[in-house]
Amino acid sequence: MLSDKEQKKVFKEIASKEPDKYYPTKELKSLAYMRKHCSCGTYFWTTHEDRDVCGDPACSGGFQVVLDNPSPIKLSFAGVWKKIVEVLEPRGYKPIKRYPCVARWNPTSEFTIASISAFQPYVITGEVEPPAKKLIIPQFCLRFNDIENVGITGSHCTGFVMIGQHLFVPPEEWHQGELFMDMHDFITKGVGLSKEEITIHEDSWAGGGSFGCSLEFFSRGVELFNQVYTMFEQTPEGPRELKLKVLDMGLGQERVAWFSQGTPNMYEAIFPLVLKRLREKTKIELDLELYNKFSQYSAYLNVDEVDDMDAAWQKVADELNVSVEDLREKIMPMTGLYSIAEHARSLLFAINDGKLPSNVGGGYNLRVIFRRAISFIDTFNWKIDMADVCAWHAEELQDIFPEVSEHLDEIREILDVEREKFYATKKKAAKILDKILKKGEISTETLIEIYDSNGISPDMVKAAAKTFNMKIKIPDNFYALVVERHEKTEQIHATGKNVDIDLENVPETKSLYYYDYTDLSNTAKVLKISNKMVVLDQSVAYGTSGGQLHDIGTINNQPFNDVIKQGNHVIHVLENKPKFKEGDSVKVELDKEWRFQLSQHHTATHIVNAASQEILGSHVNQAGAKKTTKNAHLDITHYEQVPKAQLDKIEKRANEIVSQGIALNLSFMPRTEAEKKYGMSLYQGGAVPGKNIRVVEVPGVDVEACGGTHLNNTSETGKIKIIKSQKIQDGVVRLTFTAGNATEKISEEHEKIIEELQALLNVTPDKLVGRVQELLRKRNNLNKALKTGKINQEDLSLSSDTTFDGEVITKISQSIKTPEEELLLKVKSLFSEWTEAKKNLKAHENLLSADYTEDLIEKATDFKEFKLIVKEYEAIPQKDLKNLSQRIMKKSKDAITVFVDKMEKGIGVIGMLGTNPSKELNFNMGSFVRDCVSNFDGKGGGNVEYGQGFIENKTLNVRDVITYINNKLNGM
RNA sequence: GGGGAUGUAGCUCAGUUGGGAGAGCGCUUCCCUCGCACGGAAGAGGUCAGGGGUUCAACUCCCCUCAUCUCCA
Repeated sequence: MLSDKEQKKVFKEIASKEPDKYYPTKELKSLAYMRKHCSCGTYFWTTHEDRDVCGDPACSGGFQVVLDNPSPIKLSFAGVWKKIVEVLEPRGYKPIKRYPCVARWNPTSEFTIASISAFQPYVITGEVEPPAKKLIIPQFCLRFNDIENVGITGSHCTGFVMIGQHLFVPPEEWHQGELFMDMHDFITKGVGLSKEEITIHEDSWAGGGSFGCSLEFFSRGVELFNQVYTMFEQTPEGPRELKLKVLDMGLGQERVAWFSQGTPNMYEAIFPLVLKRLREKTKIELDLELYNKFSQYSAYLNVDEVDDMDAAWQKVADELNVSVEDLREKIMPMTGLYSIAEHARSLLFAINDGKLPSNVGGGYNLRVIFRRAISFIDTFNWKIDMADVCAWHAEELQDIFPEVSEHLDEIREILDVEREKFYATKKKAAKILDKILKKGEISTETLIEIYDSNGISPDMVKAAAKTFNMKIKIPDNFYALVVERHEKTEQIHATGKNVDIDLENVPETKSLYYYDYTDLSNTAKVLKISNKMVVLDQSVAYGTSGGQLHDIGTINNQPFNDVIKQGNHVIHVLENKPKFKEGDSVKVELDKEWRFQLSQHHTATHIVNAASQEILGSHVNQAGAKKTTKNAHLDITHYEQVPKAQLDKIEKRANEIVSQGIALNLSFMPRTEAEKKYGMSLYQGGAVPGKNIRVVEVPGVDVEACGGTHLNNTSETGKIKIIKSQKIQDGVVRLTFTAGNATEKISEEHEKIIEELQALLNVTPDKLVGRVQELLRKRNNLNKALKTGKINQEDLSLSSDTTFDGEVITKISQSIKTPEEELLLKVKSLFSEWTEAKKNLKAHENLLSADYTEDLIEKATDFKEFKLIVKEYEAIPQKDLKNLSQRIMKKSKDAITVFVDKMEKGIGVIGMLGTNPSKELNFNMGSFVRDCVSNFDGKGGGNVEYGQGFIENKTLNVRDVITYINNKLNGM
């Protein structure tokens, strides 16, 4: 089979050979268009006898929209949509509301990138009925591949409205000529463009296995729209006519508005109100004359097509007869304003439709454009608040998109948080730069690393280096090197489990759990057995999917521990090989408790989701979820860690919903109807395939398309408890919670822990928090006392009476920085460390006293001109002897110590030099100790001043070691 | 979805092939001064994010977890 690209090329040739068969040539000719062949290879249609190049900017030398406006009718941005409705609605096109630009229903794409995206993939494949067979839609789309061009070229946007003209019909209802004429009439009669201004290219299109031909409408070097007639699909036997033919016409609302008004650039045409306010705020004089000239050449500054940006600016400056500096100085503020306005609009739609700025995923694009806008604001020192700009857009769009005004307060809050993050990062970056620049040269390696891990771009390094009077070399292929680095580290990961079972020709399993989760058994016919895997004609068992764990149970009393869903087949995995045969009639029975717990967790997930939206705001959407028997977690989109007080509110609200005892509605309905009735927020759990979708409704609370097992009434959920909240990535918070029995189990476990702690620390539960904190403090104090020798008697007993009212376990877990699962072990080990320290302090009381150290120094023997202390100890922790040595060194700079310690497993040797001997003697304590212990097959080492070693030998006599050491010392 | 970096005193951060936990600012006390600022001296303050492993010895090496930042698709 051919790739899409190859298919497109092949088909373009085929279609060009027989234009009458594939293009609406009859209509074109009747309108007096003539077919021509451009030197670039493309066939095109024009009314000009003498025209010999097609309208592509590359062939005709840039675009010239603003020279003399070709259109006699002035259409505002909103006016374009109104006009197309005016022209096409009477011809049977149904205007429909835009879809969100965050494509929750689409498993293949995060954002809506074209009007047709609204209907991908299920309308195109015929699984889903379109809202109308023949429709027009003003679809806001997001594309982030041209960010750097925004504001510069005058025609690039990250967010734009693609007006779609779409048709989804069987071949007999397909009239290509009509479709062409509808758009031709719109552009000539509606927009007022004369035929002489129009050039139409023949082209083709292929994607996702289908393909067709297309006509592109150009005027003055600008592509106005592209009408794609998708009529064929690729098969192994060759092209075949589609059962459902699809018209995909996408028209840039911005472009048409621009073209119609003839403004110097697109931005002036689409949000004049916002630009007016921005100019009032910034007092930027718009040099329209310069921009007029500039914009004609701005296409030369397209970063995608230009290798040497500086040369491109020079070229433009030459054309305008000004210096590059002048040009930049005047143009850059304007491009800044345009970028700010444009990015604010994209942010408004994206956040409104449920995406948050983040460091991963599509949210990263939002972060990038927000930061780009803020950088412009900072560069020019403007007093502009992005949230204000968003609000102005909402006002300007009120007429056609009133919904974007609905959450302005939330958007402001989100942008505030995002701005603070940006400045924090910037501050940090400045500090890091300062540090490494002070060090001197910066290697390419460092350059890449600080970019990759701190977001410090080479440009920032360059700018900062100026203040140090340094020049930084940045390799030309810098970004390629970054990519290379990523390629090196990326690894291939194993895919999900693949079940080895052939299901060809096995009928699908009918699932029986959809209406009542308390149905726990059914009889069925065995369709297929493969090893321990069994497929039945129908089953109540739920296979792992949609984040919910599978059921367990028995078939004919033979237990199964796993259920896998593959397509619409349900595969039961038995513990042992089944004793029944294919074709047998069997009985399925499920584990009741297991099923109930999962259902409780699943319904609880919907409830917590709804409660979170209520408490935190409408920007909250589900970003993922998982339900097991132990607990469930729900990932929600939110811009910061959820504070404890908010968590409490969510929990409280969730339990309110439970206690209200709301009956759930579980039903199947056509996707189209469900979407119409409940909107796109249905797809909280992600895209769902199929013509009919299951809708789980908690009336008045939550509606989701969901295939999981659910309770009949919220009251069956039992108590919901949020046990943990963590930010798993920027913009996504994971709430972990339990419901029903799982909650009970958690409380029981907590109680058990509390009981044990009570016994250990000998206090009532309300004082546990205080006691544990005291324990940690005193354990630390005692460890220190072992070093310094200064003992505070208070640290030898626990006496805290501080009471705490609240979640004891959570609080303790926080205050000793230990996860709840490890809490008991941790407290126990703290306690035993504290007790151990107490014991050591007592046992070595004399060792720790100042008198003792002084005594040792006094009794030291002379070694060269220093004081040598060789001493034997028994069962003293190495650390304590090291501490003792240190205390001696503090007292006497002339001291040299060698301690030999008889321990359970063997003999330890610890030696230390005071400052004087370490300076004046040619003596390395590390090597000395190593030599000593290795003589007895031990191991050790150290540095000049300190040595430590160990001889693992239970029978060795300490005297032997000491004698050896003394001999060695005497020989020096 | 895939990577990278960071986490050490209240704050900002050092910490060399693993071998006595440091600096600056801040804090306390004292000296100087009529008082303040400055200056001088002394001192307090650390579960080296948490857990596990390797080792005679881990802030340092390995693994896991948590938190923060960041790049790419």
